[in-house]
Amino acid sequence: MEPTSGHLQGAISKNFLQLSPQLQQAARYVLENPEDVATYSLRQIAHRSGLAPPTFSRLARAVGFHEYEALRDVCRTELKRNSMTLAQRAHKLQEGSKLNRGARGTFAAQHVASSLENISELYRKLDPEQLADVADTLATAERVVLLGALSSRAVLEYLHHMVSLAKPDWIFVNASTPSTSTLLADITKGTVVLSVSIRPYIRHTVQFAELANQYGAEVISISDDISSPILEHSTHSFLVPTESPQFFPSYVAVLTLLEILTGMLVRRWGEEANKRIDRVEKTSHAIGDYM
Amino acid sequence: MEPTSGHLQGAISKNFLQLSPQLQQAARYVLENPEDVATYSLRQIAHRSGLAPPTFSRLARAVGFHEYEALRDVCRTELKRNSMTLAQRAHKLQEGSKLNRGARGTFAAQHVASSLENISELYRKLDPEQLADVADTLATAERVVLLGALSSRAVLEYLHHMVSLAKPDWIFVNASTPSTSTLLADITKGTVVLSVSIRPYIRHTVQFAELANQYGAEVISISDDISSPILEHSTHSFLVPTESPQFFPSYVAVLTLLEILTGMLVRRWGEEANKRIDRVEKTSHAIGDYM
DNA sequence: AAAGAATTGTTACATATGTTTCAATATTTC
DNA sequence: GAAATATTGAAACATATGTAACAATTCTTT
Repeated sequence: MEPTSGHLQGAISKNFLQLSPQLQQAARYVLENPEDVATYSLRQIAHRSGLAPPTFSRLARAVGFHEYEALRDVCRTELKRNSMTLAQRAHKLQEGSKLNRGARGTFAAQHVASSLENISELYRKLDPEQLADVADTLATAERVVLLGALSSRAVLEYLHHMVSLAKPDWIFVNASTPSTSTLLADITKGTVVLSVSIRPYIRHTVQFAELANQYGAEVISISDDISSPILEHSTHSFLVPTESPQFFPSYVAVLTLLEILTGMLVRRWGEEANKRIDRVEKTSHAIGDYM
Repeated sequence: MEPTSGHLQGAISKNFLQLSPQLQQAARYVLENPEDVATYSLRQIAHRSGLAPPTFSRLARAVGFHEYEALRDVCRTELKRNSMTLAQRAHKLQEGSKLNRGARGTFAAQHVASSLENISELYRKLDPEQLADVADTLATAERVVLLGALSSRAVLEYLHHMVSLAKPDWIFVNASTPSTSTLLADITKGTVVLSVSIRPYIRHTVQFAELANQYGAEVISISDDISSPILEHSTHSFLVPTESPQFFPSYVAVLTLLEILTGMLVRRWGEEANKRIDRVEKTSHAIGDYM
């Protein structure tokens, strides 16, 4: 017997054997598809399960609920609870830190908590299809331009360094580089712009994205809010949570996403990339850069 | 108008700025409460959000859906996907080794999982006393040198940028800078070296730390293992987990620690730092760098 | 300042929803 | 084997739901 899933499993399995055949079938369906029960109407559930609508009304009563809506509510909360498991850990940590000894350690704990939450939420909202699309696009692009300023520039340099182990010909653009206009001239349909734009939004970054988009380049942007001005010039976009107890936004989730992208790119490039990485590593060792 | 990609944020964020105020509010609510949208009826959503029912009908159309139900369907599938992947994650933790070639999205899930683990472990092993000591040291140092190469250099540049908002006179050292020897000559007892050295360990970084240490500077290092060669030349050190399913170590925990340090420094510098940050922000706004 | 357009809330309405009623069927009991 | 009872699905019902139509309002444009 499974101890989990609180009210649902308990309420139903307790009376299960006393239920009539049809009600048992309905009960099975509810237990096996709580997400559907939570999100679809009774009649649609009836349709999907091949049972008559009143059966579910009767089931709810039979297992002790006042009405079907009450049973549905249990499914709702269960669904929410499950999808919150990761974030919960973060919340617990934050609450725990408040009870801890005074001010010492609280600071770190809060930041750690919000970092965990940011990464969890990044993952929750991440669309695997879109991610795969973007990785494909980047992997096969004939030219990639990295676009970002200030802090964003630093994390893009991080990405650039790692990717350049596998693919040496990526281009990096500092937002305030004087050669920007030169670079823009070369931007065509084969170009892909990967940009990071986190509040405060830098005008130059957005303008570059706008122009690149007009010139037919694909613009993939990583930003922190739906109101970010770069989104309307983007062909793909990721919204990454940057919540932080400090005065500045936290980039940990951004970095996580970039690391994921890097991994996907290397996998897409396959053996050739791996060989190059090996060669770089061995050369560095031979030269004595590494210890 | 583009064909709705099936993804929530993609569909909404692209048109967000074109939406009217009320529709923006509705869009925010949908993005922030997709579980509720999936499980409750339109009218109840309207009630909870304090908006008029037709607003959500209109929102759906405005972002490219044929009807509200289509938008709701996207929320449903997103919700299902989340509870699914969490179950997968749980299974993976149990099975452990047979994770190759899983479903789509597994790649991101693994990296996210290891990132969460890394940050949690960073926090578990973090000694608040030592952290406070280091923050004190850095905050009162008459000169700070940032030391790191390759990827480590990039994350230090990130730190450098943020700290320089508050304190403009921090020095940044690229490990392969030709002026290294000049810099070394200036290193005295008042100097503090903050270094990041993650596998593969760069010889130059370690050598610089060794010399700096001999010259009487404090050396604070962030590294990933007790076998790291930089540790024996360090006065303080943090060991940060960098586990990752990719071919490279993950820097998310390193970044988290640096962000924590930044926050502590700014707090220690107090009002003066805050004022400078304000001034920088306002100037940038006035110049028109920001949007 | 006036006219026009866009936005927003209210009302109205056709449809979908959850439940009750009731007849038909299956099951039990004597 | 028949009467009594329980179970089941179809139809009926009152209510809730999503959206169109309209009116009131705000925002632009001239």
